[in-house]
Amino acid sequence: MSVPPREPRLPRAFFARDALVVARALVGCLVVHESPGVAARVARIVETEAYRGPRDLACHARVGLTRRTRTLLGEAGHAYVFVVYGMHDCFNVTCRGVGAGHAVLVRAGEPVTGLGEGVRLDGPGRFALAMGLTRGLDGADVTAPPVYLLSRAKRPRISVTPRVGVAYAGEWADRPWRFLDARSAHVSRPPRGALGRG
DNA sequence: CATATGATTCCA
DNA sequence: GGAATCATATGA
Repeated sequence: MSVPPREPRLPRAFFARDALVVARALVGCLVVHESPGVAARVARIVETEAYRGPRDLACHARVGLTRRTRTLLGEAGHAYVFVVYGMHDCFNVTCRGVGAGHAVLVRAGEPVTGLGEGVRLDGPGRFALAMGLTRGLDGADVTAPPVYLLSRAKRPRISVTPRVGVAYAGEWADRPWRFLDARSAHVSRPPRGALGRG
């Protein structure tokens, strides 16, 4: 059994920065989800992507303020959880500040505690599912329970590639805004034909 | 109200 | 390579 993590909790100021900065800084950090009746689920982030507001045509904020983007356009440090392809939840954390529309998508992690050894967290859908981060948590403050993040103990080796699954966004799809722990075996396997290397 | 599409995953 | 499957955005 693992020892409970003792790293400090990430404060709102951590998230109140450009998503590009936050996305890189989150690789290696821990996500904690405490829910009643089960052990706290803890995962180490090994892959993120930055989404940078209305001008970023791959970012949901491009459509302006709607019910879906209400959280995305709100205060930094909140969970932005949405459903994609009618079946998968994606867990993001809002960044920068009100109206910015910045967020970091957590695309993969590796199990730390409360998840079991064989559990796969590679891919945004699998990460959200295993961690129990469903749409009911959309808008939740991630600086306090039940969902919060912990600082990383050591700075990981980072690889950078373009974002996955955003080919529709034209030249914005080519921006190198995906960050991976270069030494982790738990990063997602990009769709066939996608650009990028580990 | 009707339609198109997607920050994915699984199967053949 | 292609299906599954539906919330969301957009246009009639």
